[in-house]
Amino acid sequence: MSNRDTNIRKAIELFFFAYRDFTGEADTILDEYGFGRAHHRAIYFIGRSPRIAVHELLAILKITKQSLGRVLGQLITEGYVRQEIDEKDGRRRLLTLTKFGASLERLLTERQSQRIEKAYALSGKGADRSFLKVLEHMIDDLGSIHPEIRD
Amino acid sequence: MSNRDTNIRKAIELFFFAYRDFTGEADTILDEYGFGRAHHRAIYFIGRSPRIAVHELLAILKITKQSLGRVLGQLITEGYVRQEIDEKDGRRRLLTLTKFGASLERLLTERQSQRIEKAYALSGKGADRSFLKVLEHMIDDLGSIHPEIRD
DNA sequence: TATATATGTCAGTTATGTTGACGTATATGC
DNA sequence: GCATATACGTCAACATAACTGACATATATA
Repeated sequence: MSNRDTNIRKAIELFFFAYRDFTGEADTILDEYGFGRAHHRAIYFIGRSPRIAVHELLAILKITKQSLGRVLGQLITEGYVRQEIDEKDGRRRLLTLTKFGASLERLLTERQSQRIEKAYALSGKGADRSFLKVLEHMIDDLGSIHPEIRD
Repeated sequence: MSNRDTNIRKAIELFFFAYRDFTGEADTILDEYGFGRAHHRAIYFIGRSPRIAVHELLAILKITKQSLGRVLGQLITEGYVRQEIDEKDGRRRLLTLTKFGASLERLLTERQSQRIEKAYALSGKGADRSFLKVLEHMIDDLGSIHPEIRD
């Protein structure tokens, strides 16, 4: 196998293992709450953009409303997410984390943040910027992602 | 929100979107074969390590033998993977890709390789090394991963 | 010979996604 | 104001890929 192949294979594999460990830690915590990764995604993006509309969340997650409906229903019923009607557009339901939701979100995000910061610290100067750049260029349509992420 | 938080959140999100797009392209191809991401993982790691034993594959994938059994069964029945008994240890079944399996593996890996190389090319000098370094430091137990990956 | 290891299989469950159909409320364009 | 589009919700059926638990068999090793 060529050197190029070996090197790219290393990237493919590290990407797989890193993503697994990155999500695995959160998965363990979520388990104690009876939630899964789908709940995490919802909590995360609602936390990032309070008063986000359901259709906006669907566009980010790229899943069907039926799939989201199930997890959102649980999160609302169990008091982690609050829903309100948009005053400007009565069709929209705006989603916000409750106190409990925000607390869980912080717990999960804090762990993942620490993992990233640890990796940055061990990877030398400028590695953080390079890491983000490579990830950005691996994404098909960066423009379609919520504004805040586009620098 | 602090600058640190915003920056780390960007990493969390880009990691999520990049991984989704990275796997999504392969998922589409696999669909045409009636396979899923689980089949891809098996094909990939068998392709990387021909004559790998089932228990070694299980250790890499960290799934149960029942889960692997299903996808492996399909791959063998449909002629993508070949199984042989280890001469040195008759309990072991060694797994190798057939001609068809190797062809599918190349198709999938080639797409992912191109995505990574494109991202490298757009990310400036040294970004590739930094990218790998950060990923490595995000992994819990790098040592447990198959030897070849440890440089 | 006893025990550990490697593999396979059967059965039932869970999480997360899908499609398709249908209903309702609200907004918008002509 | 009426037709159409958008936003949301819900019911039902289904698919994939993971899980646990139980049990069986063959082979290796102490």
